[in-house]
Amino acid sequence: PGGGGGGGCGLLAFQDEGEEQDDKIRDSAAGPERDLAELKSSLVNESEGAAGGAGIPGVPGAGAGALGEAEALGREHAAQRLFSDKLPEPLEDGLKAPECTSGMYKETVYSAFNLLMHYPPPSGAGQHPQPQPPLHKANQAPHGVPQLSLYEHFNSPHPTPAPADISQKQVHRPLQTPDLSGFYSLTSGSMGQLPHTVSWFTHPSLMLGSSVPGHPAAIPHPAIVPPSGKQELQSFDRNLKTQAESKAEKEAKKPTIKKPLNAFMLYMKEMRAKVIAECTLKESAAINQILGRRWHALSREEQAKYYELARKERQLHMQLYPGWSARDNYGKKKRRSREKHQESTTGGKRNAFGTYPEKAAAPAPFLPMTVL
DNA sequence: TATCCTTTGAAGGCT
DNA sequence: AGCCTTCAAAGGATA
Repeated sequence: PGGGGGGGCGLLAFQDEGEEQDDKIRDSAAGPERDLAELKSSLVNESEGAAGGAGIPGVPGAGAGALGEAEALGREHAAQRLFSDKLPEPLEDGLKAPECTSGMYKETVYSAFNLLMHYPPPSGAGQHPQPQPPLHKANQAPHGVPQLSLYEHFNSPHPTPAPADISQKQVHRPLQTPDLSGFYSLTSGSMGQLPHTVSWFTHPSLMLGSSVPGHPAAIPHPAIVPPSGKQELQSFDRNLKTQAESKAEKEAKKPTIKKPLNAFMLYMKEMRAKVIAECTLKESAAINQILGRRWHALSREEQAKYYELARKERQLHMQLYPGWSARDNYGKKKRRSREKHQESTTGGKRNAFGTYPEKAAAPAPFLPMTVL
């Protein structure tokens, strides 16, 4: 109900997107660069067409007037309703908010740059001026240690202090490091949870401050966190100082090695602040819905960068924790009501078809397949 | 205070 | 092989 013609367009767009994802896989097997521009342009046109936008050709999201944007939002919104009977109020507000529409299709411009920020080129090219999204409070560690991603670090007017000579260098990540574990030995005075991205490993400032010879950076890997939650994070320092713990207690409080972030998680982490700034939203669930739709609007090239980043993330994670399995963290998040949770996840709440639309539309990790 | 919500992707287990 | 479940992040909302 309420889908209407616009909803049909939206549906077609999503279906096409899914087929296109299949095309991505096939293309990646046949030839990764083939028809890339054509695919990209078709995707962009598709998005604009589905959204009813009349933007400047070649400039996604540009030139759409207020009416066009409203219309685009209306249709897009209608399409969204196909997958969700009722959007959360904050999301609806956010989508209606004009400041939320302004950058709806602009993130593609930023993402490539942000990837460069994650992998700064050798010649100190990380000094590009870039509109700095307001630092989210979550980027601040509970005890005041700024948690800057590499993107944020290189764009911050006051980046993490680092000697100029080092900050200008590229620190090569040793992909085949025999003793990586020594880099991330847990020490007292935990730094908190640093942003979990592969880039942290190359971050110059992270190579500093070690007082231990042979251990350039005695900073725990961001994937290593106290057992769970923020409370444990705060108590983690105390736990480290407490020597009179039983062996069982120590085992129980053993830091959890978190899963490596997938492509979408990396994208979310990078774009969250921007969406918050644009949409004046704070609720993560609503923000994530927007980010999910923006993710689908990304071109395959832009998504490929995140897939590649995620692949490297997994590679590094495997090197750091060879025996680790995702199974290790199963059951560590306690569910309030398992039945209720299952109902929410499998009971057709993800879309109107009782399936997992994202699964169907999500591209296979085409780059990893070609690389590996 | 702990968990839910919401997204996509990866991984493990089960059939 | 295909399906299902869980967990990664995030922070306001809720039990």
